[in-house]
Amino acid sequence: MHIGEFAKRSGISERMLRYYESRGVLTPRRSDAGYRQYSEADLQQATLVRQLNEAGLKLDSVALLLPCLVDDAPHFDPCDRVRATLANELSALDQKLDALQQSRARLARLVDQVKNAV
Amino acid sequence: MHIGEFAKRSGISERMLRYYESRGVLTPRRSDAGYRQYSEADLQQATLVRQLNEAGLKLDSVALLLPCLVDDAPHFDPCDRVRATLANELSALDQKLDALQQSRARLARLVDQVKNAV
DNA sequence: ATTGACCTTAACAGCACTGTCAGGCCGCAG
DNA sequence: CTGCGGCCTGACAGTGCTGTTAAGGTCAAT
Repeated sequence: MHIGEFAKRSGISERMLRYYESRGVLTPRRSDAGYRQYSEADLQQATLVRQLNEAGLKLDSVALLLPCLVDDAPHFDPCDRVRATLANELSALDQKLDALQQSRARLARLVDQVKNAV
Repeated sequence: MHIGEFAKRSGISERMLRYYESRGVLTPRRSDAGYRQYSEADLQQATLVRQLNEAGLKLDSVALLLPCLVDDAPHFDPCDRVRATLANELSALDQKLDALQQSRARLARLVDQVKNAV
């Protein structure tokens, strides 16, 4: 499918799809005329990319991890190469998770206070 | 204390402290000469701001919430005013938390695979 | 062949954040 | 009073992401 339909189905703007491609995290085939041709597999990958990105991973990191995540039987050559990166991302993720949970708790408590005060 | 010492003690760069001030999330007193004079209370507040910000809240949102978080006995007038904002931030936070946890699990699983493959 | 919807790239623009640097003021030590 | 270190503001830079717009090619249908 072309980018317009794909954007609707994935919920990702055309702008961001092109950006994803420029960052090497989603590279659809091209028609003879140069039109991007997205597949069903691209749909899953796009969603995965979006989720990882929204979770705080930069697209560069996503690009590194992607080869390890797409295959059902992962090949570890590239994974091994980026293991350090991976570990860093993971601990950064944990840290962010902690901060996020603390903030969440704080805000939730605040919401409760507001509600009870009414 | 002046900004240099405060930066060291808080672990926040002078640049970011000035930025915080420009965004209205940390407003130290000024000496006659215009020097920023940070207090111990500012230290707590700066840490709070940093935590909330690192957790994904924009400084605008932090600025809105701050009046509700600083006092021991919160006054609800401003809180009431920003309750909708608060709720939105909270659900956004939950969403982010979910994404983050999913990513974390995915990455952790990946790390395990890599480790076991060696 | 023309039209209109859809696609292409390239560029400008903006936000949020962060570093750095320049030009200048302040304040204390010598 | 001179110097030096610290502070001030303002501006430029750069990254990551995102929207918008301009100029132009493609395609299906009329």
